[in-house]
Amino acid sequence: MNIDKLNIEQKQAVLHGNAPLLVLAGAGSGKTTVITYRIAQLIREHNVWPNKILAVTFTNKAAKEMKERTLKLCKDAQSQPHIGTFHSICVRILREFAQEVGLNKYFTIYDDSDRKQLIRQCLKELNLDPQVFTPKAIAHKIDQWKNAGLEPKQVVPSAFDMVAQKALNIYILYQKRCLEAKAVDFGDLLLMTLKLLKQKPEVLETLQRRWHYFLVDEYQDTNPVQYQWLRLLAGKGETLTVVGDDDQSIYRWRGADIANILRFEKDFPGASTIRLEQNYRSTKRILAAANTLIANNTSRKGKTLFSDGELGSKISFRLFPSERDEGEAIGQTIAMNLMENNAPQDYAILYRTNAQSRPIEDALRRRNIPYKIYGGIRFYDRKEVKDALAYLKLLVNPNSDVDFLRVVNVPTRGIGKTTLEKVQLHAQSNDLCLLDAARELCQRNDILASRSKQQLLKFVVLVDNHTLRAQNEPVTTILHDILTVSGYLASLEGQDIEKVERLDNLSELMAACEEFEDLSDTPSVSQFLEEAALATELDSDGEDIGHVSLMTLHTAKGLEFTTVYIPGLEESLLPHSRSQNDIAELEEERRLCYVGFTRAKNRLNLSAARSRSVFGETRFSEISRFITEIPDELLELHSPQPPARPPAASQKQWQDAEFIDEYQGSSTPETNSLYQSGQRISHATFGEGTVMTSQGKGRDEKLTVNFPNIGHKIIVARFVEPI
DNA sequence: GCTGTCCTTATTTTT
DNA sequence: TAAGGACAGC
Repeated sequence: MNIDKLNIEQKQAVLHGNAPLLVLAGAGSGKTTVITYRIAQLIREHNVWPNKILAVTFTNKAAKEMKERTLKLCKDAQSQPHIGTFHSICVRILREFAQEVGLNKYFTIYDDSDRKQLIRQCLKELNLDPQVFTPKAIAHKIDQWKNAGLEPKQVVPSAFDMVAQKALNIYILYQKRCLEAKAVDFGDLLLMTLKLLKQKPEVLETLQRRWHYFLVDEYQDTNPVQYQWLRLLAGKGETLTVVGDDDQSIYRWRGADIANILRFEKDFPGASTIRLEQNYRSTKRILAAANTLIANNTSRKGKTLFSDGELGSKISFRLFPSERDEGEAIGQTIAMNLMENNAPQDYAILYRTNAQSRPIEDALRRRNIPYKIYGGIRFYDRKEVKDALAYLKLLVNPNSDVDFLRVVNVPTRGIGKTTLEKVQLHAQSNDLCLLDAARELCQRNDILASRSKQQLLKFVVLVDNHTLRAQNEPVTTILHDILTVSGYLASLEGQDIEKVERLDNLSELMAACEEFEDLSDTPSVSQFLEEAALATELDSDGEDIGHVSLMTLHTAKGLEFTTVYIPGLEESLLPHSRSQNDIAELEEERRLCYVGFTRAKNRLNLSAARSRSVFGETRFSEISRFITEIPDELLELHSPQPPARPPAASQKQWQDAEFIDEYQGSSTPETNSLYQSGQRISHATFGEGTVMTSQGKGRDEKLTVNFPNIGHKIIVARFVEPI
């Protein structure tokens, strides 16, 4: 560990003594280095027992990286620090103290689709119309409450808000059903742990004795529950270090509260703040653009990134007639670059919404450019994988009704609606889980038809047999056997692509299972399920080679690429139309854009499309205000001559006829206009500026001009002078 | 129990 | 537009 390699601020952060510390770590400023060095410093220089240190991250990937890098620095230590995500640490705490909160240590973790299923059942039970109270909206509402730290009994809905009152009723029932099923959702993992710490002083004490030093990564993304959790554990924060970047807070909509980082010094008196502003990733021009962009936000601590590196090339901005042209152009330039022996993995295309990937994908595929889309359906969300896991979950936790319902008739074994209704009724009136209710009914002759009974019994026996074995035998064996004995694998035999694909995915699952067994010290079924429940796509690394990456701006946080494309810089997309009426949300969009800019090492290519089909209809948008916020001299505007803009009334018609004819397949500029984008002009009132677009011809020609410090103006061409 | 059809939904999704 | 899920009818 050579601390001399660090810059002054990094060193300060590493060496900081026992007082609350906020490290404002700009993008690419070596934040993980600081955290890991600080951990190593505590261990090696201050003789802190490694296992007295708790480091918390948001993603498995970050946790993994931190573990690896810490291990490298402290190979000889007798123990290792506790490093994990908020959720995984909470799972561990909850398993340890499960009975204190009405669970047992084998509780199940429900994912989003499990939750929706359960909500659907609750709606049925409460006789509520799922069209009025959509499971999605209810799930979101419940999430919001949980993120805010509110249990059902703490929610006080406004007397006038009928929807919230109904939602609360659902929340109450939902929570009851979760507890009966010995299941928790992601929100519960945090909230129940908090409740545990609040209500059981002896537990809090145990944990406070366990950990003395606390380090938190991505602090700007903490929600109120995580904040309270930290406060309880870390007390006055003498040994608390949080690292984060308020400018990269982009998860407000998931309950993250940027205020946590903004008021850190107030929350923890005596706190120091260290800014890491030296960037080791991007060129000076990219940083300058990012800096000026983010300076437009008001809710921030203030930070300006700088670099010792190259000036770099200008940031390119191109405007295209349609998203198809935009995609083609991106494909074209990447193809050209690849021909010059550049590597595909150096390129990333980052967009605001997943829907934008389509035309880009088409363009890449047409040119045989290898690409990978991140953030599609998670592997563990695939139907067949979820089915397989549901079997396992049922073996570990027979109370999990959602899992029972998921697989009781998969593959079909003749257990129909009527049978299930009887089982559910029996379960409800006798306060049993579905599996137990089914078992009971199978021992009686009065309720079930004999044929159904036979089938149901088969299922119960299948589960029971494997439940016993699951306690002693390897996960892989259990998984393989239950999929075989249940007939699941057999049901996927055949030629059609879908079946083959599903079978492939199950093979992959079994491979993942084996790998888990090889790596884990405690390879139990429940451990495997826990990893599966908390896993995300980005966690699996090693395959990030040989392809262009496509992902949303959100997904890109924390990554870096030599060349970055950000398409769709339009008002309505970035900033998104749903964020335009709220300053806080608009600022979050700007941060999102900032995150995108700062992913780029050498080249940043921005673009926009005049027209885009949204839900099947063509829509037109203006160029994003974020483009106007970038200083002119940093931008290189080389767009094909943009099309003349039609009178609003006939927009649709024009799009269909003239526009298509004139521009399809051709990027040759239309020459009747006097001005082209990129041209410098001067105006009597606004001074000098750069033409962004030109619309109309002759006396009617109108220009969109970007004036430094003034912004975007539409001006009749007759009133400007070229310079 | 399966199939076809209708209907819904479309911002972002660290766990 | 287009894809996926729910549900009705065979």
